[in-house]
Amino acid sequence: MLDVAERAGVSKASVSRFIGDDRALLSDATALRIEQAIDQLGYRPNQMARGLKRGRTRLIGMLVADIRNPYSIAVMHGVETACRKHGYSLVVCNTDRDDEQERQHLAALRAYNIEGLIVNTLGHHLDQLLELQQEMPMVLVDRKVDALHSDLVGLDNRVAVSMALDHLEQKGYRDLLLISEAADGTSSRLERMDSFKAQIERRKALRGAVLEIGPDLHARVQAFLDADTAGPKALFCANGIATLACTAVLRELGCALFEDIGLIALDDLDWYPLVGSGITALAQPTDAIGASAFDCLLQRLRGDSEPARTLDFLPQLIVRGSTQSLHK
Amino acid sequence: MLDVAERAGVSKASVSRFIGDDRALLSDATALRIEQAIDQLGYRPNQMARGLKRGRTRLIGMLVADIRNPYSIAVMHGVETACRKHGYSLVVCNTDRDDEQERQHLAALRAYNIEGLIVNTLGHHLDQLLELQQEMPMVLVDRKVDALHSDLVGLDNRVAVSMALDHLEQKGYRDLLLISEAADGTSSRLERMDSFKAQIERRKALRGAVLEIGPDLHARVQAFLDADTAGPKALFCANGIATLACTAVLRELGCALFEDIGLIALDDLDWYPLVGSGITALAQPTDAIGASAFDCLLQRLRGDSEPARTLDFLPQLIVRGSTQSLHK
DNA sequence: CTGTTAGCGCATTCAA
DNA sequence: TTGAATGCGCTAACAG
Repeated sequence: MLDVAERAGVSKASVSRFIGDDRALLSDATALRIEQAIDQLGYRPNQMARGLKRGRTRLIGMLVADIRNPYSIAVMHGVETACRKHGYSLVVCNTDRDDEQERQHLAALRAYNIEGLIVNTLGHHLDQLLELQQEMPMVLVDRKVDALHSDLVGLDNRVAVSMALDHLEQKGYRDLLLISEAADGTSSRLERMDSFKAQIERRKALRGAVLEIGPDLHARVQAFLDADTAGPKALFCANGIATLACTAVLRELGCALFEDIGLIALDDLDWYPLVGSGITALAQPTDAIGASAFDCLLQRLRGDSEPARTLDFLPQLIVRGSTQSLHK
Repeated sequence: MLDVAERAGVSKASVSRFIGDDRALLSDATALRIEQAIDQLGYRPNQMARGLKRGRTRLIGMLVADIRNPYSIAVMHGVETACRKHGYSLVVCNTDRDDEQERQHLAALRAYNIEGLIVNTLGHHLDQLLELQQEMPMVLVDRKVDALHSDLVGLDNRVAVSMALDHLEQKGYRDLLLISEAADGTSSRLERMDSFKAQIERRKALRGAVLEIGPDLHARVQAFLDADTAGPKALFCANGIATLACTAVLRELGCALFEDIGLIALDDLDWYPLVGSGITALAQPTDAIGASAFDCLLQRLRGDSEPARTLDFLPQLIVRGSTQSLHK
């Protein structure tokens, strides 16, 4: 910086003003000289030092529960795009579903003076999160954390379940099994399970049960298939992991995919068209969700202090073969 | 920090020593008092300030060409795990295969004073990369950049191709088609294509051609299937994207997966067992590759200045139905 | 073993 | 409109 100042024949302060948004305070002549000096020297301001001084690091943190879940990646991609567009950089921390790692990462993010935090984990370590919430805006993605009164952006799970049931019912399926990952407190999983149960209650044409993935998945699905019931059967997989596990089990059980049984999945993965006759899916608008999460943060950073908002997005139904077998 | 020092009745310097690795220089008594003060005040050292002073930010950067490629994610996971183990944090930058974004990200990474860089892109913007290479250690993953004389960690593509051809030949396939993404300069793609051509030359039992993915993929694959040849046909997909595209095309063409044609894939994705009779794959040890990339960086950071190394890992063959149809 | 001093690179008063 | 001085939170000499 000193080099630039000397070469431009000005003081460090002027260079600083040029770098920042105070360019209005500079005469055109000096601004030009500074610009040239910067170009010639290839000078880049040190963000660490800027952050240290101003408290603005232009860094956003994102805490992700499982980076190998395609949903997380997709959302992260949306967030990252939005960040770059506004001059922010994103620090992603993957907890691998491990509480201790969540703790470590939270500490690290604070140490690096991030300006805002996007959270997509279970939010154990409430104490740390609450402290962080005092210091910076925070937005929850997909998973609500009750004690955290932050903005929340995710899927309208009630509507999603409703769309799935409408579709299955219309296609002639009558006996349903919702497959979810273990209800470990993840709000979106709970909402999907609860909505499912509630709506099954109200829809007289349908029967339904809920099953969590576990070592007995194979046996339980087999039992479902063997059970004698009045109507055609279908699985409703609550996310990508569940879909992968169920499809594997169905293959092991020797099912013809998908003539013996219907299947609808929440989230749409790129390989769904390739399995059996293709897997019908409810796609989440992950890019929009990610971008929206960043926007929330940005508004808060700009001083918005409205009460916490909840942004619920709607899924899009993509019909493939796995819900068409009864119409052949 | 001053608060901590006062509460412990010592100077900031002692607190600093406690924070750093100089704990040996402190008496047990003061160390204890400092520790207590830190606990009571919930003090966290500011990494920005530490970085500013020491030049050690404990930050590693990673430039990824395509975050939606499962291979990249898997390697990134390995890197991140290794980072955390050694107290480093990882800043991931996704270029989305876009050169302009590569430029921006490179500038940002430098501004944040990262200590080392892991590169998994095409490495256009050589000038920037060369400058960065002067300032910090760098390691290339999967893709070589000729002008960059850095450590390189990736797959032994020659051996991988050889393993694939051995397997296909042994299973009775004779007419092969290698499908790759466009040869845009990505070294691993080129190596796979070149090895394939070279080895096909030498293996008299086999015939083979190379095809790059493009709008005409459908037609070209159809032509391959229709062509009259002496022996059973198989596709060799050079990565996950190619596998996805090819499988989709085969379905459109009405092939029975995989009785009409064999298939072997480089990289192993979680859905491969579910498609048709299952896709035979050569799995890359992505965790090891990621961890190894970080280790290279760490050694360089610790002063190792040996000439650049190349670490070639070996894939693991996972046999599924897509190469078994001839043995039914 | 511990405290004092002097910056790291920059943004912001306050004068000029 | 610009420059000089001060300090962000911390580490590294150097004394003691």
